Amino acid sequence: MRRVTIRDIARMAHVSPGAVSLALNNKPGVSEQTRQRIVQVADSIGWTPSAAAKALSSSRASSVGLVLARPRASIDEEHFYFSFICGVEQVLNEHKQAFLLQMVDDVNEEAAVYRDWWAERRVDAVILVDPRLEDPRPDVLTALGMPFVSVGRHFSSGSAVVVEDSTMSMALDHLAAEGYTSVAYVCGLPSLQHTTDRVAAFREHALRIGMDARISNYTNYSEDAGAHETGALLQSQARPDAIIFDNEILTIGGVSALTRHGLFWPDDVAVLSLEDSPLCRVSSPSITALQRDPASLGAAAARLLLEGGDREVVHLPPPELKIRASTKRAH
Amino acid sequence: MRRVTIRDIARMAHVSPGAVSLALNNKPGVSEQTRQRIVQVADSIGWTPSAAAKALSSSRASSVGLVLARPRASIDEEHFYFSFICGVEQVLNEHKQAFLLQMVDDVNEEAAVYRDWWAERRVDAVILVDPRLEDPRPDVLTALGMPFVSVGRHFSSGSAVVVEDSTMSMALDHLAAEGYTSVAYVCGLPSLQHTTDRVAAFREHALRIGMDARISNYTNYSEDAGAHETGALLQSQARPDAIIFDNEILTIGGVSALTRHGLFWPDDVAVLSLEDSPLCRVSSPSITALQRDPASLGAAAARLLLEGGDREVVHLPPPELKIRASTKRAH
DNA sequence: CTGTTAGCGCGTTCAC
DNA sequence: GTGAACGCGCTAACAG
Repeated sequence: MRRVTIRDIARMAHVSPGAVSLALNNKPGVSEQTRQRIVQVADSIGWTPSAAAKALSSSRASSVGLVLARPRASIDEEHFYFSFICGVEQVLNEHKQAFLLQMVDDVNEEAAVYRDWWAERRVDAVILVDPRLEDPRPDVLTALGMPFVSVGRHFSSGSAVVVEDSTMSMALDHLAAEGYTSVAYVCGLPSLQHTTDRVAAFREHALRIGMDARISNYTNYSEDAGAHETGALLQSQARPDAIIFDNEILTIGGVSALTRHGLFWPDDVAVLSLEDSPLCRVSSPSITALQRDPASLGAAAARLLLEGGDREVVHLPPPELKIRASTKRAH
Repeated sequence: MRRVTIRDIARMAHVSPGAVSLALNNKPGVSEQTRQRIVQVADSIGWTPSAAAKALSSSRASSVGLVLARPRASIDEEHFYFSFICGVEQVLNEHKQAFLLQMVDDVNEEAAVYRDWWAERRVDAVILVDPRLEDPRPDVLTALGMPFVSVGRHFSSGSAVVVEDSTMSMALDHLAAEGYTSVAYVCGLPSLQHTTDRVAAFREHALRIGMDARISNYTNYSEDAGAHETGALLQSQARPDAIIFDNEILTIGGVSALTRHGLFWPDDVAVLSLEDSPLCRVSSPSITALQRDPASLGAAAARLLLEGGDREVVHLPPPELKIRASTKRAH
């Protein structure tokens, strides 16, 4: 059975195809009466415009893309992405935009996907996540003329959603207030902007408030790496009395290392996760964690993309530190 | 700057647009020499076909869709979906198919999305998840003529990926072997096929092996529901000595209820989760769980969709029961 | 103001 | 190998 087209409607309503187009898009050029009749007919046969034809004639795909550039196994573990996607998707729905998702191994492939998407006119814009230190992507997008919103950093082009990041000072202040004096930070990938930002903030603020500070080797966010770095910290001459983990998986690796070493939190070592999760809540003792809201972040990015200006920056309030048992030592 | 089209290439290679199309698609009708020249030119200017035009002329969108029909907050919590998506996406990538994702509140909206997608020619096929008892979706898809693969159940139309589900017997046999005699099952939504399947399997097998069996009220998979149902079980006259939870979130609610009641696992009550997670692994005592592989499931579904036949059924091996401390009582 | 006609966008295909 | 028409909706130019 053939597709129902504008021509069919035109025939049924005894007008020309052009008139149907005008009527259905609420554009002037047809009388109210005719418009009604046309809309009536269109509804009765359940007509919906072909996205392909629309995209072709209007050069708009009515869809937004997101590319995640990380090894798949590690993407899978990052629940952050999924929440983020849920937020993005919700706003796109409201605007009747489709959502394209693709996963690739690194930023170069990511840039290649952008090129393809743009050449194929598959998307109208993209959301850029995981800003990098030397980030090739904004330039690629700018060269293509492809609109984008970046998340976590404002590049010299495009719009951006950034979060006030007082994370590190909040965490360190809290630990200091609880009487901890020597803190270590198990961090993530050095290629990611947010890692170097946090490492710098960690160093600086610890120095400012007079805490002993140590930073682990960079990790790839795997559980093994978390366990390994934690083990190294525990065996060092001056063992820290508090450890901050960059995300949920590192925290998991870390606490299992603690358990293996026969250490307990918060009494032997305080544990603080920079990403909250059910695990942090129900672990016993429960684990103090930074409660970000990835879905809101995604929603804000999508909203900025669809409703915002050209080079606009949206600031989101800082996340909340959920203080739990793991950082409350009996004084 | 204008898009580069086939006409441009034709002009540059001194042939007609039709010849370019034939050449670039490796179809007969042009000499090898000409083909080479055309491909050469196309590469040199970095030409990529417009997906819109291709979709319009070929009636193929080169993309596959997935709709998740659940309240967003609850989707967000189900890590299963994200892993599943990772698997799907990987296979789609290999086949150069785009991936469209949409989330809606219920199956009716889901059916509406299918209608729209099909009318708009946005996707060539979809993957159907969460089979329901009275499921309107297969009929809708069949009426539309939209190809699909369903996951978890083979409907009277479409292809399907199903998993050998010996889950319940495995779980119950294990508990019985460990000496537990009275087991309860905290289950999910009654509208989902897999809930009723599991409930039936639970009842049957418990009867067969002579275990006391009890089933909770249906839950919506929320943590609160898990805690509430667990509380109810614990306060009943004949307290079960083992509880099976349908997924990760229910397990979390359940163990927090246990803790609140001052009960310990496995000594007071055995705990078994039908979905594995980092939490199950690092919880102490660790929790016995069914280790499914959502990514493989997604990959299998995508593969069947793209490479499989018309009404084909693929069977996947049963998941593994990871036996941990939570079901090993000191005898 | 109401409506029609022609032609575009871009790749594909079929008759010649 | 070519030219022309097609798929489907949009829109500029035009006629009543």
